[in-house]
Amino acid sequence: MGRQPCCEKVGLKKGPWTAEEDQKLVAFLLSHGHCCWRLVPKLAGLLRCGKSCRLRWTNYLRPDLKRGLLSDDEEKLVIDLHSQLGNRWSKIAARLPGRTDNEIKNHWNTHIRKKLKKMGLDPVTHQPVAASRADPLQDPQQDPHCDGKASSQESAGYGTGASAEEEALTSAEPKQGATCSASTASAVSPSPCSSSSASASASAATPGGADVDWPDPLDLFQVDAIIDMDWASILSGSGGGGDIGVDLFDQCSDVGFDQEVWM
DNA sequence: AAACGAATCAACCGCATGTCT
DNA sequence: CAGACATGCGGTTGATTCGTT
Repeated sequence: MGRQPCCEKVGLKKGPWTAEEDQKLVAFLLSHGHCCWRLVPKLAGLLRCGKSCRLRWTNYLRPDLKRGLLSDDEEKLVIDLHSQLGNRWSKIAARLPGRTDNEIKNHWNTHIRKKLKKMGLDPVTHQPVAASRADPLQDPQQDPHCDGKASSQESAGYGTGASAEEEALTSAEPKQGATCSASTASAVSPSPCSSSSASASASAATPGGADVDWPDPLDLFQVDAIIDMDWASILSGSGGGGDIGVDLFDQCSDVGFDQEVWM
């Protein structure tokens, strides 16, 4: 038997998120947190798969995200971490508070790689190109379409050597970025520094430029407590979620949802 | 002003990993 | 231990924006 798809793709919306969808997702996650992503779109009233919701939240809507270009310090840190960890973007992102793996990956591919090349360094090995590559014309990274294969092979190479190093790194340094990692508990932990910028950029980047009525930033600080308490009430239908909890618990029973998990 | 190519970045896809039964 | 499932991760794609001619 094959693996089940992450969601039923029939009738699900794809492509760029609208302001309305963003608003629904943010409003839902801020008031309820998330239990399992597969249920989030149903509970939030979105025609998206859970995966898509998670991605949108972690990469774009999370209130603790910084926006804008990486600072010089951040960029240096990324380069340094990349030299140690390879293409483990999530590990790198965990060290940069408010940055996402996707953002760092994009920044690496568009900016840093070029910079390193200009400096005569191989962006993969971080060694001078002459030393690491005999024939620059054969450089597979000149062709973006070959790049993926090259980098995945190379990152596999990193993978063999990086784990011990990575563990040392992880244990040695204070996890400043841990609050921004993708762990369940931290996913909705806001920081005061960036909620407004997240709101601004989210609405700015919304297709059509429509403004969104974002929640008061002060509300963001209540989310952790909400996560602890509100899923039980929403799913039992007795709490702030109102009817939605009852309806959706019924709906979700057919996907193996166990109410007791959230009680 | 229009056309074109390059650059950027949000979003998707498929696989890997972790957890539970 | 094996299978099922949910989530996370990294690579890639494609739409949009920007810069140049």
